[in-house]
Amino acid sequence: MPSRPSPHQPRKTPQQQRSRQTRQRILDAAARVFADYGHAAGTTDRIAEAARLSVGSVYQYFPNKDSILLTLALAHIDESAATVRAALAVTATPPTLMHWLPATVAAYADLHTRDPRLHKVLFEESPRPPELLARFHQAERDAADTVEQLLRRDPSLDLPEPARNARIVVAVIESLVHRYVSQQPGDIDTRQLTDEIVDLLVAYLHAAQHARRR
Amino acid sequence: MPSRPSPHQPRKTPQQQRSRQTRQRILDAAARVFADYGHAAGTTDRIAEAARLSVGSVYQYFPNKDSILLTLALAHIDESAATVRAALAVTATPPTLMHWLPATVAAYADLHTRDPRLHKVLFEESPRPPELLARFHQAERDAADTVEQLLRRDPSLDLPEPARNARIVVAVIESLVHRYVSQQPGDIDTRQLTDEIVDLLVAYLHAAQHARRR
DNA sequence: CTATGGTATGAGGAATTCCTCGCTTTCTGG
DNA sequence: CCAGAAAGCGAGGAATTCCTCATACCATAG
Repeated sequence: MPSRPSPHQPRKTPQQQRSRQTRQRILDAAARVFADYGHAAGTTDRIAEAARLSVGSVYQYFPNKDSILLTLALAHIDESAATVRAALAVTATPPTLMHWLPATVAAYADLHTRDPRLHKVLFEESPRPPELLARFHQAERDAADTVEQLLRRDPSLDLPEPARNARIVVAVIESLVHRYVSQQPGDIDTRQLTDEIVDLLVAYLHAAQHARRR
Repeated sequence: MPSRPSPHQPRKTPQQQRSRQTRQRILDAAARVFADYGHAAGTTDRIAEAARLSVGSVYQYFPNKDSILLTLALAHIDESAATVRAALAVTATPPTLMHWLPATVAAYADLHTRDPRLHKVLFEESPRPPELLARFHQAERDAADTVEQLLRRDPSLDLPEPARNARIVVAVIESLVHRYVSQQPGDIDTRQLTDEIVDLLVAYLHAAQHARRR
């Protein structure tokens, strides 16, 4: 038997302009379909239909259903990371807590309240391949590193363990926003959520500062 | 056509002792299977096999696959609620924060680190029917009410909005433990997680107490 | 205009899965 | 011991889903 070319090999490089647009059409359609139907019922046929393509065409751009999910999820992580990086790029010297904390929390919360249903499908319902987890953890470490620098440079703060504190700050923001997103909307608004997280973290950081005196 | 008896009607009342054991065998098997295979690949055939029964027998006890999931999830919620209630049943007067907060957080964390994989399947991967959400929210409200009473009765605390603070305390515990559970294990241990959550909440509550003076 | 290869089609094969239903085995009260 | 009820069985129907492949369209370079 002659070795046939591996199936599941999506087109390597889109050649024509049309192809790039089609790829994006598929991703947009998939986002809608997954948000509306969930992971299991978000079938490739439905995605094709929503993109006004045939299933065959979808499989020219993605080797299988999971790769579509993965592409969407990675894009979301990258977008989040960029947003957070921007919010943490404080120019003020010194960078006081209030210069960056509320803005960062608000930005992160906004990003996640935009399409809660899709977010849930991408990061809870669906299996998370190692590649996705790696990218996610990397993004979190990057954010924690930046936060640590900001904490160190704040003269009104004198933290014994800024690295640890930074990790906790990131974890708290991430998990509380996450919790808010995965609940039914309408409980509290983003603004209130932001205020509560900020209050919590400010109290925590101020207390941590006196820790060694205890 | 004669009206045939509704299908999907599990046996109303187990008559024999054997039947009650069988039902429990199915639930135990399902817990293992779901933990090992996830929601989608946790098939009824596999559950039957794990319970050393035939599929037909499984369907004598549960009308469909989802009802097995629901039963497991409700049981978990009830168990959690009972554990939290017990931890919050402080007899000491006055009930200082340190009398109940660390124990409660530790109990809740322990409960969830016991079988993280199953927990994820039950509460993240699977669709959550309204009935489940209702029970969950009720449990949270009950916990928040009890916490509020404890906060009010603590003379070293003078909180302007104990109800709001209690809700936040519950939300923080819930979401941080949840986050810890849904991550790869081995990052930090339960003890450390507990300490961090307690530090965070103690700082928050002490700061909230002075809020009105600001 | 035509040849070449990029792009699109969609019926249907292969695999899975949920659940049913006619039947058998096991139990128990009289 | 026996009759009727409870419990258990498991092949297979019906429905879905992922993905392939033989075929056809279309854009552009020469």
